[in-house]
Amino acid sequence: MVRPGGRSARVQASVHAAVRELASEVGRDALTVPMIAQRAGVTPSTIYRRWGDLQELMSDVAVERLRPDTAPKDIGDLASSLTAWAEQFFDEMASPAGRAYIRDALLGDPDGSNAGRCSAYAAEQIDIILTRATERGENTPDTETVIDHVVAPLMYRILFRPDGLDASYARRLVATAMTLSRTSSPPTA
Amino acid sequence: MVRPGGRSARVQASVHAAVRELASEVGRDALTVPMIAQRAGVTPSTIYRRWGDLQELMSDVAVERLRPDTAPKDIGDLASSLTAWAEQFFDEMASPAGRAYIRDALLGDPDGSNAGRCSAYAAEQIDIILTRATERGENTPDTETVIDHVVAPLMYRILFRPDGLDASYARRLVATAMTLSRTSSPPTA
DNA sequence: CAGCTTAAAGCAAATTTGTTGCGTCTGGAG
DNA sequence: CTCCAGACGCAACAAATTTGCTTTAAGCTG
Repeated sequence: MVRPGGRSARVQASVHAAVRELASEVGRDALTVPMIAQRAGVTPSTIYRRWGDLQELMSDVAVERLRPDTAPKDIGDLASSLTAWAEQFFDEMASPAGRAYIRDALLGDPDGSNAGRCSAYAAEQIDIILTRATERGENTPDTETVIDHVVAPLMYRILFRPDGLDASYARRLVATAMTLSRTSSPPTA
Repeated sequence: MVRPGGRSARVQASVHAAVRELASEVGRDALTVPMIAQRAGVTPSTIYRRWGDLQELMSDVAVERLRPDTAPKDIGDLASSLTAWAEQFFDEMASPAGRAYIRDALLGDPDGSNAGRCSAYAAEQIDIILTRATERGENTPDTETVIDHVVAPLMYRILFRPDGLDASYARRLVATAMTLSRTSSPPTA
């Protein structure tokens, strides 16, 4: 268990900061554990003991940066709100930086908990949008349906086929998902 | 450029074989470059120079193992064929071994070409199934539609939310995708 | 088919990274 | 206030990675 306060927390913050600084200075691929340790004012063995290796540390940092900082904007209707959110999600995730974070988050993640957290972030944002629409009396698809038919295709193509993507693709996915509002049978989870 | 035959080819084959053998003997996570080099009868520097690092080598091997070895079975109609294929795809990919291969394929892949190859394998299989159905006069969805609404959700959940998945989820995705046969607007690619 | 060219492999030294045992420090509980 | 446990620092050690140079052999070319 990581202690919540005091020195442990300071070390954690300073290591994370060192990663962010160095990543922007020398590039993500040039990072090494000893380099990060020195910048953070910490010995390498501290990092190895606490995070295991560079990948797990990067995964930890990546999840932090993928956390949404604000609730999605409330535009009028569901179709507009979801489209706007999907476009923004696409822009963030499909950028070189976003792709690197996604890869890092998936990479150093032995038990899948970091990846699960990323997915939960998206689910929360979608939930907010759908709840607002439901309160307005709109007919809405299930959160899981939006994940399956909007988020998943975006992530799949970002990860497996990064070429020829643009925001119009995100819009099309939302339009298709909207047609599934009534007929869909949501998955198990 | 990698020379197509002779010694280069022998080294490549022997290194790949060494990876497969050792992975089943000591476990994937215990592999190291020097260990693989010794088993393959090669010096470590050969592997470093040719593949860069362990991740890229593992990615290379993983793509080999993710390549389908046979054309999908031809059952009667489109719905059955696609469902059968999706179930098999799900079983292979969601297994611990399959998940490990997917991760490896994505991880050591600086330019995304290995991931693209994996995606192309699935697209080929789907194409075969859809072409057969079209020749039978059936109304079929687009290949890209099947990728977006069947393959992508499966991969997304395997990567980001591995819990609570089963084959019935794959069946449900196929059923939903079939309803998109006429109305879908396929994505750019 | 003999000679030439050059990519790729071998070898070994040097460097860098990762591991581990042990003593010290510091939150936080009692 | 005192004690305990977990986390950190330090340093020696072990392992992996990089690199300059040499050697081998694939595939042309004449």
